[in-house]
Amino acid sequence: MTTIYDIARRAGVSATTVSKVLNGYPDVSQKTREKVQRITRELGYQPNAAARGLVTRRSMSIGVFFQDDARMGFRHPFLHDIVASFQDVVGESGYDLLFFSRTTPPSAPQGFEARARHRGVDGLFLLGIPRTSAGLPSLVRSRIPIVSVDLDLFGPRASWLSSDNVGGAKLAVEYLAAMGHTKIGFVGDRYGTKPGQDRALGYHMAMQELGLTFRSEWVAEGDFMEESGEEAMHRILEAREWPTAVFFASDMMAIGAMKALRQKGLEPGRDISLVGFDDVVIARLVTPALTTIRQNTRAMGEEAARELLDLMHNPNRPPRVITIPVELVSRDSVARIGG
Amino acid sequence: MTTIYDIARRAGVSATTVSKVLNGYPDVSQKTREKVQRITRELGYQPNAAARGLVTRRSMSIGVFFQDDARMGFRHPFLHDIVASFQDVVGESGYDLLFFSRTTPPSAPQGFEARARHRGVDGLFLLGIPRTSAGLPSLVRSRIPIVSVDLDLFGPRASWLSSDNVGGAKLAVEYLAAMGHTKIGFVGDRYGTKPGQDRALGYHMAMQELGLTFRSEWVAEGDFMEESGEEAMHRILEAREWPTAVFFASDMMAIGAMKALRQKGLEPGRDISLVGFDDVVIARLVTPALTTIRQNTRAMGEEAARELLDLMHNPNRPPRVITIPVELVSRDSVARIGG
DNA sequence: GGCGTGATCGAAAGCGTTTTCGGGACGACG
DNA sequence: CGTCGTCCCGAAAACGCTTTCGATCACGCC
Repeated sequence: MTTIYDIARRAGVSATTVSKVLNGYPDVSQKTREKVQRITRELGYQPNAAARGLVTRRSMSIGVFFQDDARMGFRHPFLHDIVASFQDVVGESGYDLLFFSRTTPPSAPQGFEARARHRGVDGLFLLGIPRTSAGLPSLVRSRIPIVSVDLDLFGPRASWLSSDNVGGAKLAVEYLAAMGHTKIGFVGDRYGTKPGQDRALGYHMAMQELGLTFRSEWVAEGDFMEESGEEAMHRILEAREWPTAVFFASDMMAIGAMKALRQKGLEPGRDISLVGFDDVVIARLVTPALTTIRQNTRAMGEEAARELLDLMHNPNRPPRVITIPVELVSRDSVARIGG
Repeated sequence: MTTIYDIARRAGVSATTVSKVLNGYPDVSQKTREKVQRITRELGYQPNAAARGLVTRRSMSIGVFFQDDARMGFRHPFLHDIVASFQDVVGESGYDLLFFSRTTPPSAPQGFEARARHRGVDGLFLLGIPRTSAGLPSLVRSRIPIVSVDLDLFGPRASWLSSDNVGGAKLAVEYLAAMGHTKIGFVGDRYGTKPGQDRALGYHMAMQELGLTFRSEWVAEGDFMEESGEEAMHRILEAREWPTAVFFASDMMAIGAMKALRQKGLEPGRDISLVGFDDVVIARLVTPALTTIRQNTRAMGEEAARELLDLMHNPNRPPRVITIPVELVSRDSVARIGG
């Protein structure tokens, strides 16, 4: 491994001077600067991040806790998109991403905070982490800059971000109403995730504002995944009177519901209309193509990145909560009825 | 930040002794060992990975170059699955994953090797990297342990791994033949990726072995993505005589082809049979559900991990090339014809 | 009592950087 | 000719840890 000393020797200067050149300090003459740069290139020198981090106390890396449980299932193509655009932004500032493994040897540090401190990451990005995770309280107390998605974290250095779930749900219901539907069901989540709660809230708000009658038989809960959507749909179909449309808190549940409908001899998008949430890739490929509320994953990742960079570079910056707009994408799973 | 010296002071021993306790050296008495451990816990001490790495010359992290171009498109849910199981295995040995950002500031080190050395990763995992990438040759020369997927890398410390693409393609063709098809087309890739070439090879081998006549009008090329499958199908339909079945080198191209067929008033899975490759999540959700060759992403990730760990821990271990078995999953997109 | 032995501990060097601070050289200025 | 300011440069300390190697001590044995 070639070090700063190798360069110093070859250039006939001290290691200090080499370091100064490498870090762009002004107090080096043009001549020696060029000489050092030349030799650095010739030797193919690479600074040692560990050594540098040791003294600067910054690792130029951002820790990522990414939980893509079976339970979160199909949400993760999603989370991956978010991470990708997040990384593109922080990458431009020289950061790489350290993904903490879910599995660890027993001897290793455990818990969010311990692991983050162990690796000396400069900030943390959290995705798919359940609100109930142990270690979250001590994490926010740690004063490590954090941005989380879909997790309402409150701390002096913790911002969080999510789609406009309330607004998106309202959008869905309003759209259904505009298409002539008045009997509108809802399938939410049973785990009380923040997005799930907000989508339920939006549904109820819109129903009320539109003066539509709410019937508890038309409401069921799932876990965001396909099978649970299927079950939920079956349950709703047990009601004596059926809704003409159902809004699902995730695309995958809506897709599962299609299966349930067909089992009963009903045609989704004609006999019963469906609206999903997320706009996963599959949404436009199923039959009928699913009308849904699109989350802007790119904007989410980029905003998250900018927020975290800001938090990291600016010690007294107070945290924020950021909401990303959603949009309705209209496809074939909603029928116009009545008028 | 609490250091080893803080512990030493509190315990009335030297830092050396603390370090020994923390690293399980035998030459510490039971009594002081317990005392040090107690204080370590009380202080919530976390070893500093950078400092440790500096002296041990190991970072306990594995670098990942993950390229999920637009071009690779839908392959990436895939690659993500592979990475996830990879991480589960290496995590158990205490490794975390360092994802190199695609974007970098101009001042930062550039290229695979430079960046890997800069971060001091103990090994490298490569996914989705094109064979033609600059910097690959110098990377393999660097003697950093590497495992890559679907990229035929040859070097003293570079193993690579992929699905049994030749075998899988043969499987597909043989299955179609068993279903009575004799006129079988193929859509490969135009970029000469290793898996694309191998699937083409398997197709041709099987056709020959089965004595089926090969017609160049029945063969087209795409880029693994949906649109290109659609175009390729259209091109094949320009032939005077049509094939009764087409094997696609990716699921997404097969799904695109379904669209093309319907545009011509043909029903996929009845008028023309389709077989894909990959078994992406969507495959079973489209109509008709797609018959395909499933890649075992879990096995791929786990095998890759074991291989890399072995390479890292064992300096003279020669590299290997690993092939992961695939299986045919039969759904609704292939019709039985004839007999 | 001398000596070897095994158990336990610590001093010190070293890993590759950054950063502070002081010093030398040199020109300008009174 | 003394003094002061600028411009360059390097010595040294520090970051937090590991690891070698020698020192010390108690003990048992001849």
